[in-house]
Amino acid sequence: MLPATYKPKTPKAQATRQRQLEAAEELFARKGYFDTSIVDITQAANVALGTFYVYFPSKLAIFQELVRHLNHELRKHLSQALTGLAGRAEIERVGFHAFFEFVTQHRNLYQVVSQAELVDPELYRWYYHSLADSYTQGLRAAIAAGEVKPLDPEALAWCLMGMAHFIGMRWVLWDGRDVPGPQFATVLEFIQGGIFNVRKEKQS
Amino acid sequence: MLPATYKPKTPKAQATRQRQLEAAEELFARKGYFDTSIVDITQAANVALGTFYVYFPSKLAIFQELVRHLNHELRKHLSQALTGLAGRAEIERVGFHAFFEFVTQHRNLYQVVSQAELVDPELYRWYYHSLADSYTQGLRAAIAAGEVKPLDPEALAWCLMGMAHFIGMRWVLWDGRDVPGPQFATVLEFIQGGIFNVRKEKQS
DNA sequence: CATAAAACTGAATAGCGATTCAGTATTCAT
DNA sequence: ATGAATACTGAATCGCTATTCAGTTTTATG
Repeated sequence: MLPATYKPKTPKAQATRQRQLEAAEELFARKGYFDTSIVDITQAANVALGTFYVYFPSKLAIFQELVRHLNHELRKHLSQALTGLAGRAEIERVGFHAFFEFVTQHRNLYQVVSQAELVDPELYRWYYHSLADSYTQGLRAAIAAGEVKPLDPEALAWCLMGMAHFIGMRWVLWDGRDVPGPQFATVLEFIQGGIFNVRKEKQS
Repeated sequence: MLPATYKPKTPKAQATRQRQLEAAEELFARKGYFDTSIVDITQAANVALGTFYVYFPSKLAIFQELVRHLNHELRKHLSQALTGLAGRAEIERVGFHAFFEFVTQHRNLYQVVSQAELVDPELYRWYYHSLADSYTQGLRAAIAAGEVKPLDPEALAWCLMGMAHFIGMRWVLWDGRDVPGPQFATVLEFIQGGIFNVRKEKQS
């Protein structure tokens, strides 16, 4: 196994570990991975330098844990938002909304993930491939059901992830607000016309 | 003005400067900005350490020059590919093709740009905003002409850039090949249905 | 050639920062 | 209490690297 990050055996230790994760998340987001030192992290977490290595084998390890954690949280958030939904159109609409909501609520973590492209490229690829795989499966089923046009589901998944990422980056991360109504509506219209088969009219 | 990068006064000096730019491009792409030292760059360019500072005021400066250069080259490549084209649909089709072609031919440079997100966030934003502005203008005109649905042109521009980036990343950068035919066709179909107004049938 | 401008050199500076480790403090079970 | 387990400490190590600078070499010109 990897020199796995250690498992605290006490609530107190658990809290100490958690404080360092939170400090790292905030610092990595604000100053970037390479401009954040272990000392920065331990000071922000109110522990001594050496304590860091009680819980994490390396600077890279705490970074990786944050990325894996975000991946897990995002999947959870999305699957919770989507349970019980029927049509693929509804899934896309609610899914995009849930995604932007998630980015808004986890701005810091989301900024940490983007840094993986440079900090740990393999982890970055894993992050997106893992999301793309789920997405592709859902789309493939929707194509089989005749809801979605018979296009390549994997390419569609990456298109949709790219849209979501860029829109979230532009408005949520950079402008620091929710995706404004007109822009969000535009995204949905784009998707609606772009991937779905034409069905019974419902125009107003 | 910025401590602008110096202007060589001799063909020989020009070549020395160029060699360092090329070495930096290759090293940044392969090992990343932070794992590449000035010594690495000068050795790869066959010059002494001190020579670096004859031409560039800092490590960040050579990085920024590469990013600005790529931005310029990409715009040139696209505008050349698009001159003379009439319909917006054709522009998108040819534009996406030209973009993927460009990424294929400038893999290294393109990977350098992504690193700007962490190395120089402001430059990263400038890079995409500058592209988005042009894109938005073109779409706005196409909307005014009734070619494109009356959606928010800026949101459309960022959606399209996101798609292009993610498809290029997934197939060209990561798989190291051209975007395969079916995936490329899927992207075009997505765009076709998603942003264009319906016109005369032409189904096979 | 002579000599000044332009290129180039690489040792020295200066400082940072990830990781280690030998030890101290705290907690808990008995 | 007390000894063992757990948690915590921070000075010291070790290596690395951006940048400077006092000079040497090359080139261009007349």
